[in-house]
Amino acid sequence: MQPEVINYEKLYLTLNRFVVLSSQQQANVRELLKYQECSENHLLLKEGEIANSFYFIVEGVIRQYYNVEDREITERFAVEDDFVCSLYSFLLRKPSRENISSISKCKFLSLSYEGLQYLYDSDPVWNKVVRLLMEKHFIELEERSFLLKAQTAPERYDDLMQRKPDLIDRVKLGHIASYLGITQETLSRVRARYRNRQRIRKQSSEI
Amino acid sequence: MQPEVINYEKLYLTLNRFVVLSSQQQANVRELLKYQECSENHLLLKEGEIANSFYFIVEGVIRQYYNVEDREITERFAVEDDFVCSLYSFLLRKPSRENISSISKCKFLSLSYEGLQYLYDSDPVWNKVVRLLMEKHFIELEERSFLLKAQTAPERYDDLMQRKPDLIDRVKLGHIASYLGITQETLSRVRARYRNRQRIRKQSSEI
DNA sequence: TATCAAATTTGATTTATATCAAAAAAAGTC
DNA sequence: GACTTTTTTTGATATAAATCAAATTTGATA
Repeated sequence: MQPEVINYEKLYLTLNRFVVLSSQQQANVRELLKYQECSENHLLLKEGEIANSFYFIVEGVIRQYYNVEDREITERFAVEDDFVCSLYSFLLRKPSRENISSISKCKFLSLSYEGLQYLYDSDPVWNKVVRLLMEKHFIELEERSFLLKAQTAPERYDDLMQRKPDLIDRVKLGHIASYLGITQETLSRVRARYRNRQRIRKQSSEI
Repeated sequence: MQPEVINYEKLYLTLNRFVVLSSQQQANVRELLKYQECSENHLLLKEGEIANSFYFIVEGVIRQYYNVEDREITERFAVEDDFVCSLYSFLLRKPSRENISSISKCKFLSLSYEGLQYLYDSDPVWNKVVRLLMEKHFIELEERSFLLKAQTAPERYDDLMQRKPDLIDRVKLGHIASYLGITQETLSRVRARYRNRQRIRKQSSEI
């Protein structure tokens, strides 16, 4: 089987939304990137390990989660065009407390810690790129942790359905429940009520 | 009354923990900083406004909070040497959904949005400084939102007591409760149990 | 398509926390 | 130091969600 031609365009398009990169700068990252694939349920990072890769997802769904006592807490889902990394571990060079795992077959590009440091040293533009990336990341996290405090379980489910309706089909229920901060059983009940509301709404609009 | 001599040293010390700045670079920020004071219960930013200042706290305690329905959700407390900003509003140039208010008499230095853009344009070091600042900020937020999901109310209180024991004396109970994601009544009860445990521990160690 | 395993839903019960209301304590103020 | 206001605590009850357990449904595989 021929090795697939690696498609860097998705990454460049994503990075260009932050900073317009010259072709030389694009070539500089490309040198440092490693293309990887994995199947479903592959652990990219296990708690206790020090994260050494910053990933860009070309294809697939990834989950970041913590093990707490006997349950899992899903911190984030990431899909195509998202960046994934255990930042705590990667930045502080300490053992990770979270796991990163593939939910589907995945293709991604990875940049090592050393690779990133090399970029920082070689061209100040990378500080800007990562600054902007971090800012976006921060705002997303803030948004999420706000919703978790401000909303009830059904509201959080509604909100997720509005914003990422496709996630429900790509991720199993237990993971979504732990992402929303509730148990699977509760989410299942919330969903049942949600479906009823949808049905009633549909019926009354058909009269 | 003579204007107080403005003490920039606290800021420089804090920034130097990220990047060592030349005296020229230090002078460059100083030019752009505005020294401000305010009394207790002063609103530095009101929801609906666009945040135009990035603050460094020289003295005092600041609270960032959301109004949700009829209650308040405290997002963060900031004290001396911390930076404060409604990043969502400041970065996206959109109306803020959070409020920033002083809990005590405060002294701070503020940098305007335009001032920061000027710094970015004048010297790439500022991209690095803010990148590192954002990274630290992100990790703190992640930590906090993890604890909120992983722990029960008493555990969260214990944890806060461990990490910021002085906060309890500087901030009123209702604010801490909303920071921990519980009601004031629940926190009061949690505290009562906590005090009992401490007392019992003390007694048995005295035998 | 029959069989098995995994995922989801439903049911009964328990538990932690919210809510509402009032009392007690602490902090200002005249 | 008495009086008022604010903050915290305590009590009784209600409620949302967790837990434990079982029943369905869905999906994969032979």
